[in-house]
Amino acid sequence: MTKSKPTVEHSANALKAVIASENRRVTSYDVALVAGVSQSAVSRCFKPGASVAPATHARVMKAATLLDYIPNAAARSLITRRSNMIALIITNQANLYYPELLAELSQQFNARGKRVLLFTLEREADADRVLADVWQYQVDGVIAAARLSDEHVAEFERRRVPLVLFNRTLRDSAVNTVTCDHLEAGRMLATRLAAAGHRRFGIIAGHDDASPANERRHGACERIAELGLPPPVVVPGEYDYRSGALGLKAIIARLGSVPDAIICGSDVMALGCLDAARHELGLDVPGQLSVAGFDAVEPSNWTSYNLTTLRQPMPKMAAAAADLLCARIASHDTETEKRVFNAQFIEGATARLTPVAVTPAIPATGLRQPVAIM
Amino acid sequence: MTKSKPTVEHSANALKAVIASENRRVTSYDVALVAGVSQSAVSRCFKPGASVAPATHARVMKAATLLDYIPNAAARSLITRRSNMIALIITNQANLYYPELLAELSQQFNARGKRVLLFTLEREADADRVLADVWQYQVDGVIAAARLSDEHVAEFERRRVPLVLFNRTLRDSAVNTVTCDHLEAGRMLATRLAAAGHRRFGIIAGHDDASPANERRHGACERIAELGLPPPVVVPGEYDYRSGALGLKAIIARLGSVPDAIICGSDVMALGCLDAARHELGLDVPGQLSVAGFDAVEPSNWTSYNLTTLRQPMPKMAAAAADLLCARIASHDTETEKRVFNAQFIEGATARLTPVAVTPAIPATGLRQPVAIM
DNA sequence: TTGTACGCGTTATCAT
DNA sequence: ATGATAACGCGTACAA
Repeated sequence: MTKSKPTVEHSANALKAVIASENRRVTSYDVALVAGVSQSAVSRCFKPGASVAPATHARVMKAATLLDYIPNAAARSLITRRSNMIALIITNQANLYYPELLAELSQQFNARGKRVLLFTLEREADADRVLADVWQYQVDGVIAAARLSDEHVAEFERRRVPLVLFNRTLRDSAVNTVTCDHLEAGRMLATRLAAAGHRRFGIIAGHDDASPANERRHGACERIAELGLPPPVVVPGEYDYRSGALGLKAIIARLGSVPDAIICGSDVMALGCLDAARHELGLDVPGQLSVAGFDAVEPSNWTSYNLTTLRQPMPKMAAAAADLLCARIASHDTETEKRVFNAQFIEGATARLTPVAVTPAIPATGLRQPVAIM
Repeated sequence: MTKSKPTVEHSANALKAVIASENRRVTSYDVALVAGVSQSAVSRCFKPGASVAPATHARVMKAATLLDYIPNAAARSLITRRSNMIALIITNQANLYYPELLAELSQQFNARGKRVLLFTLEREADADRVLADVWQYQVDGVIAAARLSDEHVAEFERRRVPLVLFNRTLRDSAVNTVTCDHLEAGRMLATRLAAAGHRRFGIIAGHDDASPANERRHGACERIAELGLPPPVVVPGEYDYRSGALGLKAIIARLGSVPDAIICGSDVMALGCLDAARHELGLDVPGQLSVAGFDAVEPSNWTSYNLTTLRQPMPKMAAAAADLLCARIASHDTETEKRVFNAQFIEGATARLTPVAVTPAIPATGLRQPVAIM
């Protein structure tokens, strides 16, 4: 007998056919029809913590499953004024050199029930273009790992969209930021290198004034000046591998000789500098020249390099950024907060970190282990 | 006199104050009020190609600017059934090792007027969890650079959401894919190495059967067998740097000696293998051992490595994926298409690619330039 | 606990 | 070219 009594399954299938023929979506109203309840009851079943009888809940869920019903986030956000989306604005630079940043942020937000709408900037100047899109999509908040102007920040305030800057600061603006203390990191590196007896420094910096690479440079220069050492030779870089080799040669040309140490604004430049020093110029690193970077990107830890560098606590910073943004979204207040993390020194083996022994008995090179002087 | 005649600016500011006090958003209705037109007129002004008188358009736009009005994408998508968002599902693996993929795809979609909703998978098994979110957000289509099951693909069909798999294939399923011919790439590499006289091969593969790394392995094994060479020693890898060193040692242990060449399923493993061979085992590469990888990641091109590898045409593949998905979205049809690209061989310097000369006059090592043998 | 009725902000249709 | 009106699919007072 195929003519059995009409079950929920039958009516659901019949309705599905109708819906398909009408070329429309399955709605909560359809589910209500199949479950024999009102549309609002269906709505409540999908709202965590709503009061609904267990039996009703079961019937509704069964109908929803049969119909492949999923609530429509667009309709929901229209009424709740919450899209549960955040925008992540990131430069291609940042994405290429810190791929784990994106992964961490994405994980952190997903864990907090927020989806990530991604905007990548080919150049920092593209911010205008993407911001217009950001407003359209009614995101609950924005993480910007890109340079924004004061005007941009002002627009966030006008539109009351919470903003957290990641590894970017803006002077004279009250804005949420999560950063690593790049200035201090630069100082720390200069201190360590100076303590080991380096006197003539070269620095390969960035070209963008507000970038971490340039804050590190400022820190290093500041400290070098404090210590009464000769001012370092500073050349700009583009953050890429090639800039390391070009920077090294430019520094040597300007100085007329090989400096004691080269501080690079990023690891990738440091690795380029290192390879050029060793394989193009035949220099012994760290015997004749110390090279240090920043970021502790993955290749810096590889056997061929083992770079002296400083690591940013990316996972913690990503978590902090997510926390901060979600807190601002939840509280609706306009308070701002700055969370600053410290970089961790990675010794590596491309910078000499102990003073060269002055007794002629010990050769200047081949200094494999720390020499106890005393 | 501060009591001047009421201008558009005045009424706009007054309305803005009201809106702020009511804590609601600026709507097209507000703009209509200020501009002295109907709400529909405002809507038309924001729709490209709609018929609206120039004067009206100007008045509306002025009012919109004064009020900081931006159309609400959620409300629009509700009625148009187009969210103009696509979901990008990507494993952390893929993101970490091919950061340019994300950047390329993001650029490509933004250029086509689509926003990218990002979902990263810690493990491939997390697909279930994120798909539920994907349906909620009514994305127009999905790019998946992750492993999906047949059931997952079936759900895309049921929900009529266009899907494009990126560098993943699914047997027995009609699904849009954009891939690189990894099998052929594996074969090509084996051919080149065999032509140079390599006989004993080791392969560091992947652990996931459907991954590019394993397709490459299949291709290489297939070709090695065709050439009548001894079957290669195959060990699994985790795609990371460490797997390269571990794989190398495992292969040597299994073989009882150093093979002629090691083919790695990915560059990062190849670089790990290379460093271990040179710095841990003191082997001459490519003198005693050839090492080759796949992908041409950035570090593989650095001076310290100069890895023999194969490059996927990522920008073209990303553009193809975007094209394919947008075409499926626009046409509404359920046709499927597979677009396959070819990898490009990068000679590098970690694999010997010419036969070793047999005449004793020419030393086996120090073979700097191709030797003309005739 | 459940149902009714309304509104979120837009686009689409239709008449003018 | 323009305006009135009806959806789109949902959450939420409020009443029952």
